[in-house]
Amino acid sequence: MRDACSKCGVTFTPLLDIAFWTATIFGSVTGSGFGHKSMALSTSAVTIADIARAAGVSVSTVSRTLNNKPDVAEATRQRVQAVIEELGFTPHAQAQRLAAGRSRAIALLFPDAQLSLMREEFILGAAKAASDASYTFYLMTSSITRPQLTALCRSALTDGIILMEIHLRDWRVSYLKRIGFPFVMIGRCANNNGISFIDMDFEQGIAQAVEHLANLGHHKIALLTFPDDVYQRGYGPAVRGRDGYAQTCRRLGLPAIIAPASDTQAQLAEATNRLLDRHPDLTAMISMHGDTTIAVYRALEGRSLRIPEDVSVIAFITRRTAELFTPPLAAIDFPAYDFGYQAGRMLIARLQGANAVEHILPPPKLILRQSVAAPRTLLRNGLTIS
Amino acid sequence: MRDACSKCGVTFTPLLDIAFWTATIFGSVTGSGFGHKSMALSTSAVTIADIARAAGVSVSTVSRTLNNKPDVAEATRQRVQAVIEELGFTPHAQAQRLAAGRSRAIALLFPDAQLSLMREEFILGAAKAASDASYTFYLMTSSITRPQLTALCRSALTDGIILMEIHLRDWRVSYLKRIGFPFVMIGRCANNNGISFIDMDFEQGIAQAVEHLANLGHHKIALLTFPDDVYQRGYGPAVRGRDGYAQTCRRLGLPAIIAPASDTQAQLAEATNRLLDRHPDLTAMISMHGDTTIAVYRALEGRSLRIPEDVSVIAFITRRTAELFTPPLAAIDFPAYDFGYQAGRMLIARLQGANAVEHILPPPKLILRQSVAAPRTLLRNGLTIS
DNA sequence: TTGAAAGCGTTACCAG
DNA sequence: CTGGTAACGCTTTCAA
Repeated sequence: MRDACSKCGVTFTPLLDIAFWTATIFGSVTGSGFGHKSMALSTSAVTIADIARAAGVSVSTVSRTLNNKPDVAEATRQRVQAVIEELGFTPHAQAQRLAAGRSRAIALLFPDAQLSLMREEFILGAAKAASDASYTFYLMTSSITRPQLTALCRSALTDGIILMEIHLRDWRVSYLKRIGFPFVMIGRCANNNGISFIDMDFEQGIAQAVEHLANLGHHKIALLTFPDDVYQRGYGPAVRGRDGYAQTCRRLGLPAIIAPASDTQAQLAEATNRLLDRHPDLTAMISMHGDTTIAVYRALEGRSLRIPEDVSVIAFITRRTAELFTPPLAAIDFPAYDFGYQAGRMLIARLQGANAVEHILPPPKLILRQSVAAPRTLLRNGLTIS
Repeated sequence: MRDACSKCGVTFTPLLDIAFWTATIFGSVTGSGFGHKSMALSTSAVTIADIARAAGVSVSTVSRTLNNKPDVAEATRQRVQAVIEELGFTPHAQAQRLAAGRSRAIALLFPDAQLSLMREEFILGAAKAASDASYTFYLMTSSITRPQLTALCRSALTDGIILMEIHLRDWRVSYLKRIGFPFVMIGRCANNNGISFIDMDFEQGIAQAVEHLANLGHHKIALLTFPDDVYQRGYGPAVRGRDGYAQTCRRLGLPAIIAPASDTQAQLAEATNRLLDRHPDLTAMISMHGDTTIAVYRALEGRSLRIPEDVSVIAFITRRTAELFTPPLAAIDFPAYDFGYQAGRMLIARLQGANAVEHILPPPKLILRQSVAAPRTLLRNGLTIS
């Protein structure tokens, strides 16, 4: 056993009362030893040297065959292939990567922070893009520090990086750009020269939502957005969402009512209540939060306000999540899976030599569901509300 | 540019109408060349040889320092450390892994199939376990074939594997066991000798749910479960859920009413309707499905049946999802994140030399929420229902 | 079209 | 405690 094994004394914080659950059965494991080194060796027994020997050719030739190089005689290729099949050879990716200087892997830096919207779907989308291109996919969840990012780039574990939770001025972006390490963003900076990204068009999305509500006759439309410090720090969605909202309100001659709150149910409920205390005549709310928007529903329920009869609600959210709400939540559709997929696709294209910079800013799509209606005052003219 | 780059002609199926979104800006990229090889080289400029030279020691000594080996003089260690800092050295993980014969990485095999419950949270949990132990985390999403699994094991990309969607007899399990490749399961087989797992106790969970409902006075309690072919194929949750249900019903003298349906809203809605056509006197339903259980809500709504007054509903679902339902969905809590975390933790413990086999089967916890009540007939005696 | 040999950047063994 | 050196398994010149 190596020294590193015994010494990296990682301690695991037990979640819940798992200690009680565990029925641990002591005993020996499957036949072959589980020592690290021995494991690695036993697993990857047959190498290209073995193939070469068995096929009566050199390792170079085997390597060429493996990589479909043109300069190998058809007869030779077939013989080598046959031996490969027969011996069940499969390449040692680690060695390939070291020798080739490429990893055929991409990494998604997925921040812990509570900022994000619809986070998980990004992962699956990006992973799918990787697997579609026969790339391996790394997921790194811990929020990354400057030295860690440096280490990641030099580690050669990945050929490129997908960045999320982008700020208008983002140190990660500056750094990667400076050292010339390939990356793409889900989100975008203030200046995106030479960097590919896919981002939600929050300004446009909010504009659509506000306009739609205004057309229905709503006059007091509030925005539930991120806390002030997040805005100050230049978090893209926070800045673009709030600014877009303010601008649209100005354009339409509506009051801008902004309620900052962090992305937890407790905070959102409190913000909602405060909002209604101050603005009892509020008839619509737009939430930049994701599934936590359920807290808005509950807060309204708690005040015996009905959706959409008394208050209309719109959020930025995925279809799958929006449909779990009752009434189903009208939304600026957030196609997180597709965003992840596109980001992965762009990055890999770049790694494969494409030199076009892609800026993808899909036109936001407002999906109307039953959480939106004309305000009550108008309805009263035509309809009877209990 | 390598041949592989130009030849692996991957085609990307465009999602949605992204072609229209794209505002592609052609032009050159950041300063440094984006060619693969040159990239790798420029990124990882300084090696331990450079450190050795600058510090006036051998590479072995640098390596020892790096790995915190005991056999290096304190003075030397400090000098080497200083040089490392100064030159900003960071190890080339690829090379480390090849030389060490270990990857310090784990992989989660995440099936595409639609069988799964609460899938995404598993990923984040497992990824967290990896990052807590300074392991890298691979996510592989494509459903894996036999040769692909072989390739993965031999690739040396990962030291161990987390398997999901386990069947009672699972070829992946047999294979990995046979070749002695380290792995753990989220789920379990019929025979789990020598294999660590964490699994939901579906029998117990269902038993709890049925008993609770029976105690409330429900007599006709249906189970919405997986399709027959999934059951036949021996998918763990399908088999254990259905069998556990049947057994509990027998024990309590209740009729077993089983409605198979695949995990889509359409199928579930149809199954619910069929169920109610045949059993108009049904007063409770237990769903083995996850967020798609919303279709049950909608189907009941469509028949003007109220939850929980007319029909009680219980599902296997995560807290976060259950709370989005209205009324909030009572559930056998599915702590998917914790399951992922525990699986990762167990696997890494094993890789680090622990030789205890862990079988974790947490006692299921029924979390009551407003989707459950006594059946109407009983309520009538005491309460007035509109 | 093929083979020999020099890496790729580390680790780990073996002398000293 | 330290240095030399052989791996690790593969890719990639360079000659033949």
